[in-house]
Amino acid sequence: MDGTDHIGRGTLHDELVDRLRDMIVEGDLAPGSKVNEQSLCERFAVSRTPLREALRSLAGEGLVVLRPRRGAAIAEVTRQDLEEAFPILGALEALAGELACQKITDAEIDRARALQARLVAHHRAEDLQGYSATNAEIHRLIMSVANNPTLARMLKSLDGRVRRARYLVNMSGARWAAAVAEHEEILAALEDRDSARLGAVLKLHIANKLASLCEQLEI
Amino acid sequence: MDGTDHIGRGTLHDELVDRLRDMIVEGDLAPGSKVNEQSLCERFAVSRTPLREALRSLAGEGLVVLRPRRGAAIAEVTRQDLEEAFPILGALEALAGELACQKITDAEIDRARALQARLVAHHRAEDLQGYSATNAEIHRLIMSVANNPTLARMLKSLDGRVRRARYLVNMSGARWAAAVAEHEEILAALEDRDSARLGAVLKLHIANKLASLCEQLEI
DNA sequence: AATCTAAATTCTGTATACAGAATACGTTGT
DNA sequence: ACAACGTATTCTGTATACAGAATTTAGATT
Repeated sequence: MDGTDHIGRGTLHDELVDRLRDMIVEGDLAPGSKVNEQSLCERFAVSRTPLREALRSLAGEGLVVLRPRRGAAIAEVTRQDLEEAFPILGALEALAGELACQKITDAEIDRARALQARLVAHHRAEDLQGYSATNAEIHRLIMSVANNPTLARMLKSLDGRVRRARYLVNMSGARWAAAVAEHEEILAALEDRDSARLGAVLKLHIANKLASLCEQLEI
Repeated sequence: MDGTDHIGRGTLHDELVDRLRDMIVEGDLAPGSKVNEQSLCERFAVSRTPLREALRSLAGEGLVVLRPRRGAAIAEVTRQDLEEAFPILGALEALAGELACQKITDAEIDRARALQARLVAHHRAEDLQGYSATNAEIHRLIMSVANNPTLARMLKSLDGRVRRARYLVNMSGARWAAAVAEHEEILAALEDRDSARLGAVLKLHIANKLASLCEQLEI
């Protein structure tokens, strides 16, 4: 141990991108704060070259803002950003759902049912942690059935920006119950392989999330 | 003049991204070909640092593939890529259309009408160049009315990847006529501020583009 | 005290240097 | 002739060096 957060596997660039993204999403690097290249270099025991490349990558994901000749800053989470991102998230999730409907197998529907059961159980037990994990797994299942890596990549990038906001607030009880109900509908649409309905439900699901989030953030 | 393609304005990185993107989209850098950092550095009279940062940015846009320890290559234009990208493009353009419907002013509808008239005129005159320019302007108008910069950025990045394919083939006469007809419908939906219809038409418009493209590319 | 200006410091953008991995090449043995 | 191996070369990833822009600090002026 030498006090620094030394980095090992793969290329420094890739490792840095992952680490920094986590730090940003989890609020470790505060929105709006200026990035001091040198102190981050010391923190990770790394030179400026890979760090700067990592900042560029994160700028591509919208987590970092780069102003020429005046350095990098952590992107703010503004209401405007969220209002821009959520409809896109809705449209893309809806697309994923529609694609998934066309391709889903009976076995995968069974798996979706099992996940939904777990989701309900977590809600009953008021286990938010478990709920979130299962929720993420359901969305991952849909993405993997949709089988569109490009779509998956874009969703992941958008999701990073939004997760940051979700990290700040917990769901209200009412919102949680509603979310579970929406997930029942999502499952039903999947079982019927009803693209249009699934798309609509997912869009609504996301829109509701935004509303609840903005309310809680008071922005 | 010193034989090199020397670079001036702004930061080298930004300039390089723009130049390289154009070169890739226009086929100047062949899909699948390995990128030789050194020769590109000489070409632009630039050191490796900004060039490598530019390659990273383009990798984020999906135009370049970066394999650790074995360098960069220009991304291929595969049928699979196109089939992944087009539904996303469709969903996003549809979203842009729906947003635009909710916000468009009478003056902007007039402008759309004028552009549509020019589109038809270009088609009559068989002026593909002019047609393409006007076509792009219509899509830009919709994007600007939709007023969602995040969406605009994502569409631009996706569009770069697709434009490359379009660059390779010209529209067939039949497809061209159909495209003009679809644009009539787009205008009509805009005039009625009918979100659902505009979304549907745009989705179809994009889907047809893909079909025609794949057919012509024989992939 | 407040404002303006100028020197000093910090920070960014770019170039260059260097070590180790990947690749190309030639040699040897069969 | 061909395969396997070892060497030489090229190329990538990272560190460091340096010039000029931006920012801060200190001092001068009103």
